[in-house]
Amino acid sequence: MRVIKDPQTRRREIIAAATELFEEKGVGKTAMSDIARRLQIAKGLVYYYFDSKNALVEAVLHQLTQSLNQSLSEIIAREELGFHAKLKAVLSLYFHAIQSHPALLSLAPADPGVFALLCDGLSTIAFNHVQKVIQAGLSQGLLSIDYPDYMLKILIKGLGDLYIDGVHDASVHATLIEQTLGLTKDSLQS
Amino acid sequence: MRVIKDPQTRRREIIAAATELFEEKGVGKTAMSDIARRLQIAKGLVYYYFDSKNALVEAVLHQLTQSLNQSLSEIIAREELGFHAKLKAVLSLYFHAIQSHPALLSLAPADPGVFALLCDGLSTIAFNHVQKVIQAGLSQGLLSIDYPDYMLKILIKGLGDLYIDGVHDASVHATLIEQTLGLTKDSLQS
Amino acid sequence: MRVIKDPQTRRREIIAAATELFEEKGVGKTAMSDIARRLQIAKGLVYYYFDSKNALVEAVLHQLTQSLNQSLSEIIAREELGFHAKLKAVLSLYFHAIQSHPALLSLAPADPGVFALLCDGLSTIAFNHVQKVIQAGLSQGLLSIDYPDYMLKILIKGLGDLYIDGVHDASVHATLIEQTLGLTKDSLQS
Amino acid sequence: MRVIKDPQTRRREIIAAATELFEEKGVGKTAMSDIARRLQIAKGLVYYYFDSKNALVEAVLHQLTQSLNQSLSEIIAREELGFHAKLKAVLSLYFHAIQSHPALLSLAPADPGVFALLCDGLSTIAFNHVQKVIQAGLSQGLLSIDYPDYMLKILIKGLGDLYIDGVHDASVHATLIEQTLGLTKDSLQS
DNA sequence: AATGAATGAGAATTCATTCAT
DNA sequence: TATGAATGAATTCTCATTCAT
Repeated sequence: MRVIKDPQTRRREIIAAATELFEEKGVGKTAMSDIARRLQIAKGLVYYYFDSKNALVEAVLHQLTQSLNQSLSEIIAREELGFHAKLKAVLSLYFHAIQSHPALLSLAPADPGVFALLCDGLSTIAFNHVQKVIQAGLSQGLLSIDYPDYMLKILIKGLGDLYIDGVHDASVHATLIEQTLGLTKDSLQS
Repeated sequence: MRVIKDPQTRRREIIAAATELFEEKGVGKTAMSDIARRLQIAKGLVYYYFDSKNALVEAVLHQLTQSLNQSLSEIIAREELGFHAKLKAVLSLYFHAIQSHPALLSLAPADPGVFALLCDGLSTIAFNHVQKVIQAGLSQGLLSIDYPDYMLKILIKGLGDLYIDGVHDASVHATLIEQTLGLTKDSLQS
Repeated sequence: MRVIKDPQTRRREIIAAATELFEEKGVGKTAMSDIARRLQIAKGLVYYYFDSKNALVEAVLHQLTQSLNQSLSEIIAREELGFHAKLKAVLSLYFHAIQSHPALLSLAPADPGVFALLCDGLSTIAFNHVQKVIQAGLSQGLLSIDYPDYMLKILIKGLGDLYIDGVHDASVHATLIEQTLGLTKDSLQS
Repeated sequence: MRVIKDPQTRRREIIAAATELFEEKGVGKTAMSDIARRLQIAKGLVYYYFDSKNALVEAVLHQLTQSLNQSLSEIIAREELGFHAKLKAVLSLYFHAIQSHPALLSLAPADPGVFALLCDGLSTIAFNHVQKVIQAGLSQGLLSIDYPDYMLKILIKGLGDLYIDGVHDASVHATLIEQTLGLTKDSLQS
């Protein structure tokens, strides 16, 4: 019964199982023993890798945000993409990330500070990356709005929620983004 | 030690104390005994008024949403207000409501269904009321956007979050609303 | 809402409601408030008539046993009935009493001593009365068994349980009684 | 303070302690914490082995009935024993089992279904085994009664109660059994 | 005689965490 | 690195009982 694995692998497995369960039942309703049971390991082993439940929650959130961060950075770095292409790529990745973990967005952990981590995690990361794209667009005169940063924040939060609500039509999306950021009509339609 | 109060009053007191504590520590971390202790009453009395913790949570959420609903209805009913005035009044009330209970918005109860109550409560209520105003505006040709309902949802969620983040400048707000809904520039500036 | 009744009547009502509920859910699972609710009276009123739940349980049991006692006494007193007729009448009344309150027989109260009251109540009462009949029968040479008292006890408990199990055929019953008490075959067949 | 034991052992210990306490105070009056206290273990450990109080009650009853079942099967299997010997052995074992746990017979658990387990456990088990013996006796013409199954049930329940009441004289017993099952006089006297 | 709000002790159950192996 | 038995504090909920009105 005793299976010994590479510590790194085991750690990742635990984070993955925890993520699943947190999404299925919420952080509060997920017991450490649930996580152990799903992995067929002893409860004690979870504590070997994570000092406390809270530490595990944080690891889960950190991993979620960092994986988005990484993907976005990669897109930003692709020099062959123009303003509109980058904007679309970055936003769509963000929405996809949100959509993959809707439960985490609606089920907050016991510890208030931890929920902030996810919000300030996902959307701040998205904001930071999109902001770079936007600034490029501004300098090229492609946007004509006041308070572009605020509008961007509105867009990220608001459109994210629409996404979760089931509005997935890419063309509708494009229109909404164009209108919010004051882009030329149809400039995002592919 | 035994203080007897009018049931209505007592009920309200319990809801009020629960609301406070839920905001302070989150629903999950608030024990029924915490509520009793704050009111200096016996734990059993809380159960005398509410069958379960969940029932109490629901009562709290119901009271929050209904109080917003009421206020918004009153504004909508005021015939002396024009499109722009109503729009500003309704949105500002909604933002104010959100801001009063930020903790409740970020700390979901154990039962996922209950969280829906709050979301579908506050923002759906806001949406419904603002929608009426918007439709009036549309028929007067005051808005020029595609998918006004979606844009409205984006606005409500997104601007709400900005509010919580500390952006309270009314003039900035007005501009953001104008841009999102495609209103004439400065039409909301008072 | 406040209905004032004759104390005697009220007392009986409470005992009756308690009996019903004890049979439906068992003594342990029946709360004082259940009894009050069924009668549409305040919980306090139940305590006005009975000092404690235990006192009420005892009153219920006492009433059940005394009502059987009374009925049996009446039969015993009827001089026009012969040995066989009395035996049949007395036993059938006892079985009927048992059958009316099966739940009480299988659901014991919280207080151990109280259950004894019912057993020692119903079956002892039955035993005492039937014993008189038996003794008359013995002196007339109608029974031919050793340890008639023991056989009677066996009969009362054992046949009672058969009754509860659903064996109600009077003729089968008669045969079983004849065999147990060593009566002439068919002497109880009517 | 932390004593680690073989799970099997611990499980048995808990069942044993529970059985004792159930007999001493009744199932309803025995709290899970009482059981833990008697064993000097944490309450949680009882729940580690049994999902709920009900599960523990069932385990206790199951263990009681199964232990009787086993003993009776062993007797039935002994081919060297004749009809009378088997009958005596089986019944006496049953009476002994009843007598060992009188409290359990008079104190039913909260869940009515569980009480059935004990009744339908002990006496049905006894019935089933004795029935086999009886059938053998019938085919050898050793019994001369109508409805032997019913008479057997009466005997099992009724004589069981006499036992509990303190009638332990084996010779009296034998006579009562002879009379109830219509055996030849003194055929059971050893 | 009647009400029902209020009490408080205790019950079952859950779970994060520890630790001997 | 891994196990899982053991702990104990916290939590929800129940209910017999009291008492001011």
